Amino acid sequence: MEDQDLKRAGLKVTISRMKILELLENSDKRHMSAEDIYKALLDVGKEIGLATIYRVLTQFEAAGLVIRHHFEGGQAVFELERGHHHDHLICVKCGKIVEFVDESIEAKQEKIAEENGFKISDHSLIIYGVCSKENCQQ
Amino acid sequence: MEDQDLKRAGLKVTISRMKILELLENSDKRHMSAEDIYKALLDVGKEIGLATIYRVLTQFEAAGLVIRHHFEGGQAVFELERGHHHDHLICVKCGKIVEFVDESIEAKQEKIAEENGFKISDHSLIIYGVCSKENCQQ
DNA sequence: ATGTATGCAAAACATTTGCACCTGG
DNA sequence: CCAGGTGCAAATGTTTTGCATACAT
Repeated sequence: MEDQDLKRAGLKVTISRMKILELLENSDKRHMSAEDIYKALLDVGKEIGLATIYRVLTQFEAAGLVIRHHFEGGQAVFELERGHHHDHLICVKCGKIVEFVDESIEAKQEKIAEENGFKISDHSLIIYGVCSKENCQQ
Repeated sequence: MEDQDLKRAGLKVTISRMKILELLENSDKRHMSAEDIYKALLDVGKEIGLATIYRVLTQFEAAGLVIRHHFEGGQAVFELERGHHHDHLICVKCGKIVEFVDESIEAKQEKIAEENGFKISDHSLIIYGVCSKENCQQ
């Protein structure tokens, strides 16, 4: 299955790419930094160089397999492209990330861009806050 | 006037801080990176070390005098806090930045956060696109 | 005077790249 | 076999820090 995605993207099916793609598909953390991935693979006994991870992620991004986000905190995080655009709600205390979609906001953005003569190529809406104690794992 | 802002923020009134604050207030570019500021000051014959600029901007941010944005492109950009929250529309071709406010989006965000048990501390909405040729200065 | 600011150079990060070696098809 | 992938170390670009010196009050 994963190898099909890779071939379709014009990428050779290598161990590194398979492992990284698998991890992104199966990890319960849907948003991972290059280093998160590096460590997670180490834990599973697969050491893949950080440089390779960055290279692979960059290729995946170009191929539309993953999305790169620049949340606060220096490191970029990557998430699997599942075909459903969504925005993010991030807990600044525990790091919890909730995905959401709101059609009225999407529509409004389109309208605002149009009013200003812009043709939207992309957008990023991130709401930072503190989640309710019950769920806040820290 | 500027020195009042500095004093109020508990910061000593120094040449560097005054010059940086003045620049942010008078520059037609409302969003500047540390390096933009460094160069702009050089042009006016004021050489202030980059390290100092970063330190000053960080203090200004802590004092609520400026806002730090992490737009795409590696460098953080800073803009003067003018008391009016707004979001950004950025041209990926020429870098033009348009500020906008939309109450319905603001309200919707509040609602979404609430529905998910989050207390909003901040949010960032950036729309990337291409502006109309007439205005696109590149 | 004295606590703070600044400049400089070095450190710290995240990310990218050059190059020799390895591997998938 | 051979184009393309990988590891490692070194380079990059941005931001931060340590320390000796300079400055504001």
